[in-house]
Amino acid sequence: MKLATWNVNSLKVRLPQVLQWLADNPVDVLCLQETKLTDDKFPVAEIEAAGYQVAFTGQKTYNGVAILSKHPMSEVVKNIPSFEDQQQRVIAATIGGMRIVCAYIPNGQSIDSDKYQYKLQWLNGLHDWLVEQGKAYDKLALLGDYNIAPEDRDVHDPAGWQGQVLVSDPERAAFRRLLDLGLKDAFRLFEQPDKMFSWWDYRQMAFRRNMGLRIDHILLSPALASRCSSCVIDKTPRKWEQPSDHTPVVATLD
DNA sequence: ATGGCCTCGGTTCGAGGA
Repeated sequence: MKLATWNVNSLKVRLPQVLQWLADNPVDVLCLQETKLTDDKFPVAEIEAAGYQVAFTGQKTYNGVAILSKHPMSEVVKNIPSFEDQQQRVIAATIGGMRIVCAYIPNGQSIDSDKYQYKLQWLNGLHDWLVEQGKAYDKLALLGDYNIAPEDRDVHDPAGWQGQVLVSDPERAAFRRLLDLGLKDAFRLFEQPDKMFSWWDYRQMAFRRNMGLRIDHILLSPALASRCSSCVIDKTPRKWEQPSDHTPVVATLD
């Protein structure tokens, strides 16, 4: 069983790459963020033709999330039920007994921004909801773009980024609160090479210089973490023409 | 040099992303 997450930065632009990546990597579940499509524009037929069922919730221009699955999905929930939010950032589904939560956590823009306060409130709402989800579902996976680099080793230049949005202490504390629920960062269950990132700025030839951050994560409840045999970042699509600035993360469960 | 690039909406520039 393979679970993956990928912020595609516009599914309209990236649909051919998503289909190509799935052809090369036929994962069981793929969570997408930043689809940037209203639901009437979602490419259901193309995804179903590739052998995937799909659940999605989107809006114009910004945000938007989807779960693609080779297996039947049930109990689909859009947004965090207990957190009022106009932005389409969460979709959840039950697949093969696993509760899959796909999240596009707010960016925050800068620490003096209203968007930063929204990000922290949003993370609090997510936490409180996951407490309940964890009670209801033993096998819980939270996949997505967290917009948080959990530790300095997840940052290409920790000194240069210190205190900024994506690495600030309150954001990292919010991430640790998710771990305190018992969730495990799948990537860190294993020995990994240094300087492994999931996002690189489009500017400054950042990808070529590996000036990136690890901000896309797969968190697993203990019942799933114990079955996890690998977690890898697949840099391949970041090398393609007209790439997303993020690249997929894939966890394998035995 | 406090930008650089990409996407979108909607018009040729501004907002947002990270």
